[in-house]
Amino acid sequence: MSTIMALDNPTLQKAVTTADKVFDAMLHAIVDGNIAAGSKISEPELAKQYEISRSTLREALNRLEKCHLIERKANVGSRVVDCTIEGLLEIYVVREALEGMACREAANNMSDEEIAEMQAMLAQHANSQALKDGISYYQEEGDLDFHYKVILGSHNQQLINILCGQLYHLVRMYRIQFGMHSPRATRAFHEHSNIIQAICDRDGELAEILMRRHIAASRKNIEKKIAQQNK
Amino acid sequence: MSTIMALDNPTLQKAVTTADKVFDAMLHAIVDGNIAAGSKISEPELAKQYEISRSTLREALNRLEKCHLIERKANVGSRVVDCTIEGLLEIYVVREALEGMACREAANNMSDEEIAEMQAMLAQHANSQALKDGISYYQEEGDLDFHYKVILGSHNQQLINILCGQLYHLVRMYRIQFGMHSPRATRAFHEHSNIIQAICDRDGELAEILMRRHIAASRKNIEKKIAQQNK
DNA sequence: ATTGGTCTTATTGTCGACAATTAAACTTTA
DNA sequence: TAAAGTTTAATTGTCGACAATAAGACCAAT
Repeated sequence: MSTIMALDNPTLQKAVTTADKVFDAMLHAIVDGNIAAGSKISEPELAKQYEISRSTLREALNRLEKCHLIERKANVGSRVVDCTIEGLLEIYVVREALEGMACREAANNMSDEEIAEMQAMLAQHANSQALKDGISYYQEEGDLDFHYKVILGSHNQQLINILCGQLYHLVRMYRIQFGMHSPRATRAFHEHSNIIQAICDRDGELAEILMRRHIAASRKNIEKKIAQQNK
Repeated sequence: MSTIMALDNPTLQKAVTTADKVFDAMLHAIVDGNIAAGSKISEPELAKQYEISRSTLREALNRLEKCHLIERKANVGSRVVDCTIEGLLEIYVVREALEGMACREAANNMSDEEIAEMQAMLAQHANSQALKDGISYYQEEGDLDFHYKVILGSHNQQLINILCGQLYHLVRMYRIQFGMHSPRATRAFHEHSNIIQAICDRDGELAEILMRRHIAASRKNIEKKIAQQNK
C-alpha cells in the first residue's frame, strides 16, 4: 500500500497529555461524523465514555472550540457545529482569500528544495492517478496534500495557523459529511499543475490569481450542485 | 466628551462568568503591555493576584490562547506572545487578504442602512478630524471603527470571527506596544472615503482592490520606518 | 574547572466535590 | 385549556488537593 502520509493535519503536534489524546479522538469523531454535527455535548457523559475527569474533558473541549468545531455558551453547554450550505460557502470565501495570498507568499518564500518536493509530489499523484483511473484517491488525499504544501510554503505562521490549525478541520468535516467526491479530479490536477508552475517561476501575482480561480471554481461547482438539488 | 463607542472589539460579548471577567482583564493588560510581551505566565501567581482558583484562571488562559495572545507548551507553561517585526508583517499580509475579501463581500452584502451608517460615521470622523487638527483621534479610534464596520458588513461569520475575534487583538497590541502614531491620518481618511464609495456603488471588485492597497500602504509605511531605524 | 548525573523543588496536569445557574416538570390560576 | 409561576433536577462553573512532569540546584567525577 502507498504511504498515506498526510491524511492528517501538518500542524497537529503529537499528543502528550491525556487531554491531547481525547482532543485527537474527538477531533476525528466529529470530522468523521461519529459525533453528530449540531448535537449537544454532555460533559458528564463524554467524561465517563473516555474514562477521564470532567476537567480534562473540558480542556479537550477548549481545543475543539479553538478549531471552531464546537461552540460554547455560558451556563448552557457545548454543541458541535452544524454543517450548513451557507457555512460551507463562507469557508470557501475565506479560503479563496487566504490560500490565494498563501500561494503568492509561497512563490516568494519557498525554497528551491520545497518546490522540488512539491513537483515530485505532483508527479507521484499523476502516476497514482493514471494507475487508479484517478478519481477517488486524488480527490481525497492528493488535493489536501497539495493545499497543505502551498500553505506551509508561505512560511507565514499566521496563515499556517488559521488555515491548517482551524479552517481545514472544518473543510475535511464538510467534505466527509456532505460526501463531496465531485468529478473535478483531473481538472483539479491540471489546475494544481499550473499553480506549481507559477510558483516555480516565482510569479506570485499569477500564483495568487490561479489559486483563487481554483478555489472559486470548487465553490461554483458546489453552488451549481446545490442549485440542481433544489430545482 | 464624545461617544467613545468602539474602543473595544465588536465581537466581545459581555462577561457573565468570572473566567470571562478575568479574560477581559488580562486581555486588556496584555494588549496595553501591563503584562509584558514575551513574559512567562505563572498560574499560581496570577490566580492569587486575581483572587480566583487556578482552574478558573486556566479557563481564562484558554480563551487568551484562542486569540493568539498567549502560547502554551505541554508541561512547561504559557508565555505572552512577543512582538516582532516579522510577526507584525505577517499580520499585515493576512489582513490584506482577509480584509480585502471582507470589503468585496461587504459591497455585495451590506444593507443600504449599514452603508448609510458607515457614511455617517465617516462624516463624523471628518468633523472630529477637522476640529482636532486630526492626527491622534482618527488614528486611534476612527481607523478601528472603520475597519470593524467593513468586516461586519461582509456578513461572513468566518471572516468576522477570524478578524475581529482573533487578529485584531494582536493588531491593537502591536499598535500600542510599537507606538504607531504614524502621520498617515489624512491620507488614510481619503482612502477610507474611496473604499466606502466603492461599497456604495456595489463595486466589490474595486472595493477589494482599494482595501488591499490601503492595508499594503500601511505595511510599506512600516517597512520604510524599520529600514530607516536600521540604517 | 567543567561536565555529567542525581536530587530537590516548583510548576503543570488531573481529579473529585461543591456552588451557581439554567432548563424542564409540575402545580396553580384565570 | 392555556398561561404563568414555582419547584425540582440536571448541567455547568468553580474550587482545593493530589499526581506527574520538567526545570534548576547540588554534588561528584574526570
